Amino acid sequence: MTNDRTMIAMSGGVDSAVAAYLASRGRDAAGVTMRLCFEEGAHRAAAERDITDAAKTCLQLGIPHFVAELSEAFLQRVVTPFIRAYEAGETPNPCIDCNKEIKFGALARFSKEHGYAKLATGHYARIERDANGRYLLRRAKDTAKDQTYVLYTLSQEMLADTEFPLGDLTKTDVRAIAAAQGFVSADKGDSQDICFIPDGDYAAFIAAHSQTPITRGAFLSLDGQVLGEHRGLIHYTVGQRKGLGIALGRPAFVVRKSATDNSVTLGENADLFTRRLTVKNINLIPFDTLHAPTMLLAKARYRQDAALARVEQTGPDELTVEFEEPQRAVCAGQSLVLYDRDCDYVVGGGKINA
RNA sequence: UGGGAUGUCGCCAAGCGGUAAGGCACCAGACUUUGACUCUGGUAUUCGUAGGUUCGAAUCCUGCCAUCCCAG
Repeated sequence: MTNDRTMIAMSGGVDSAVAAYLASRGRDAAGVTMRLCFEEGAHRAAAERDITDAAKTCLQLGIPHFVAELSEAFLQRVVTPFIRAYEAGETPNPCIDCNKEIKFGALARFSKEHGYAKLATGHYARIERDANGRYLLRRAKDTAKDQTYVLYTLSQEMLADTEFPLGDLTKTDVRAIAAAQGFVSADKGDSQDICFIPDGDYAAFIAAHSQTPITRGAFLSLDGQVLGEHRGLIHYTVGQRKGLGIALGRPAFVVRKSATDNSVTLGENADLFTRRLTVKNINLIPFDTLHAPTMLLAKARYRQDAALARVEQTGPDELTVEFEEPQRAVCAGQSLVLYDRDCDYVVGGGKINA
């Protein structure tokens, strides 16, 4: 049943257009764009425009274009958990869930159902196989654009049927190809912010979709003094400084959030450092189990240099990580991603526990 | 009502006769397929108020207003 037919996930942006161009050359390929509109509004118009852009590019490439209606799945597997996590006082990363559940889950299944065994995307990352046939996830050649952090959840089965045509290209290369091919998306800016919250106001989005009302609460000092009133837990994340609206004479940072008493504890930058943490929902890539404590490089957030840490598997679905140097503002809900000592291959990762 | 103290940007706060520091907050950019952090830039023609002295005052003098504290 293995075949070489490939479906390319196209967002309507420049990266996936180039990925489609590269992956479709000399092969039986098709483009596919997900429709993730779970509600009406300005969002829908922009989404339809992106679908149209992707369709135009496919027309230009001479390949069919599909639209995968995944709105319901997206709402259930990504958006709702995102809201729930915030309500629980965590800081989720919806892109991680989306990749696992939607792009490499529901969309990959859509692709197979239509007879395309493989799914290609415009991610900056590389897939390789080791001597045992195990699939490995390797950082992109363009390390500045590397996206392996948001791909650590991919299973062996997912990696086996995935291609990343941009893995060996730089963003500059990609833009040059797009311009040379005259893709409609050639001069589109890089995507940013949460895709389902176009205006970037995630707090307003949560407030509008939450089952429970967003209530004001107390800003506390580390020793329990009430410093002021906060606008609701969802507006803050650990490490945050801006938008607190409170003047203490020196920079104040969110040190802790508690859904239990709806409080936000403030402190100084120095109060934000953590050395040890545990993660759940783990996925390991070069092997199924980490048999012995190992020194690896770890990132507790997307935009952060990987830091040396001792990693030990302390349960079927738990890793305990102890950094050599304490890390700033580690927050529950974000993902910890592990890399080998050369920071070249992804070893795995998991979600940070509270 | 006596006595004392203080009134400078949203908050804190320099200044003490020579033409408004700084910090926090806030705003705008940069960075960024999460939330943050970070970086860069911006923000008081005006110093409670009304007069006076002076070439010149937020800085000196006077009245008034406001707030706080101690008495009652």
